[in-house]
Amino acid sequence: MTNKLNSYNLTKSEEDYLKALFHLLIDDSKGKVGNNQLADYLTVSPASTNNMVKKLKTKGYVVSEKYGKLELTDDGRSIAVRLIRKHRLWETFLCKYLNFTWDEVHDVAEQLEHIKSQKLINELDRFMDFPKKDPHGEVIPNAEGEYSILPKVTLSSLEEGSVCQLVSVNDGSVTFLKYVSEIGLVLSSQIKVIEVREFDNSIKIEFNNTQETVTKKFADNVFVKII
Amino acid sequence: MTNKLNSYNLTKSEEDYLKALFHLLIDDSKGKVGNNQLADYLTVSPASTNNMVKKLKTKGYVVSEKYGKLELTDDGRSIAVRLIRKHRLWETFLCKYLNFTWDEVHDVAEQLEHIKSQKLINELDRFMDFPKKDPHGEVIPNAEGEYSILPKVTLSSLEEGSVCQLVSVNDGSVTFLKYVSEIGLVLSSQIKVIEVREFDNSIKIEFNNTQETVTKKFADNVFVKII
DNA sequence: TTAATTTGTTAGTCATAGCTAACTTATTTA
DNA sequence: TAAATAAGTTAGCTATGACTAACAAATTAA
Repeated sequence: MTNKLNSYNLTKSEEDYLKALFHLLIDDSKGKVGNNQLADYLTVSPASTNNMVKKLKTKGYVVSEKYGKLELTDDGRSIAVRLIRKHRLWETFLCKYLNFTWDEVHDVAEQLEHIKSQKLINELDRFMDFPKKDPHGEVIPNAEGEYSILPKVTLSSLEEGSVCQLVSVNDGSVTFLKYVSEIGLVLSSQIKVIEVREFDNSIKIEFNNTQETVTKKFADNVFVKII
Repeated sequence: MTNKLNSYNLTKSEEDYLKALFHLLIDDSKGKVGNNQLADYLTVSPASTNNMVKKLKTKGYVVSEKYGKLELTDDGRSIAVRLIRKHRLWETFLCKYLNFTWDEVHDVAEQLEHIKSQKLINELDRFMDFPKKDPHGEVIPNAEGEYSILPKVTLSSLEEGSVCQLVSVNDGSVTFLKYVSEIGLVLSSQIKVIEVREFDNSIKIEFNNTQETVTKKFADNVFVKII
């Protein structure tokens, strides 16, 4: 690991690309993350992505062969994890101290994660007494950049009759998060899968003594622990 | 006042120029703030400033005649005051909750003031119980953008024998702020002017039962209240 | 295995916001 | 008041990071 990490001279855009690539590499564990996929994730043209990837390669954060899959170097990964740490700590702060709701935090945290100050983020961490998880249930990487990636079980993968506990939710979409709160689900909610309908993969679930039918798309974004 | 203020579509640079111009218009109450003066303040070329001023004029935030002095419109002033409010609230937060020192806060607050979220700043204000002054003793504008500009008395303007209390310090220079802390001055420190040396305008002051000689340049940046 | 489609790349354009160099207008001051 | 200096402006350049359009390579399907 070089000392590039301390100099912190990346632009907001460069940081965004590295973080996006990191998320894609984790989620799509199928092996390959390509240029257009990254472009899509960032809602940016493939040409822009191609340019930026080229730049990040010369800077030593990304590795790829021409027409090949994209990968992160240790440095690149380290920067991404630090960004995720910042993002999740800010989200935690906004929810716990500034009355933000689940669905409001993301956009603001997206801005705050680019603030450059080691002291700021470590003091914020200390101020909140070193929280382990963010408001969406995601693990917060520590100051050393250690990031335990827990294997994720989606609600959609369960069989009829399973009982589980809500561990975390995908924080990518505001409308999704609003929906989750509206029907009354919170972290640690106990959920029972009543019925899986083969026709459209929708699922009838029960929690808080109420029943609700959700789509597969919804259940794909809800992560649970079987109990 | 238009509703431009709520749309908040200014770039970081545009915001920086408006804030800088606002500060210059207050400090240099001699009447005229010019293009080069603004360039100097922002350590940017006069050409860049000229471009930006042109842009801010078409956007309705700045008024000036060709080769004439620069002025802010109500909208321009309002944006500047909101930035100052954000800057000072963040500084207060950093000092009171995150163990930042006087001289460390400025750079980070300079970044944080550009975060776009009305809720964020108003909740931060509430969280800190609506502080009236920032760590350097400067007044924090309220949510309505009301900003009481107190007339400033510099330590350098006092006569021999005067006794005063430190009200605020100029927060523009890190080295200056470090110097102030190092010799032991804090807000509310009681200071007596022992001697004003005509030769180089240096001043011998007494506080906390110690004596210290400071330059005029130093005393120009220390604001006091005569008691 | 050829054709169609998807994916990746390149070239050239645009806006923002900086710069230098050259020039014009204003203001001093000799 | 004329020359010197300061202040303001313009033209033209640079880098970043978007974009579209055109093209090349790789993959999939017929």
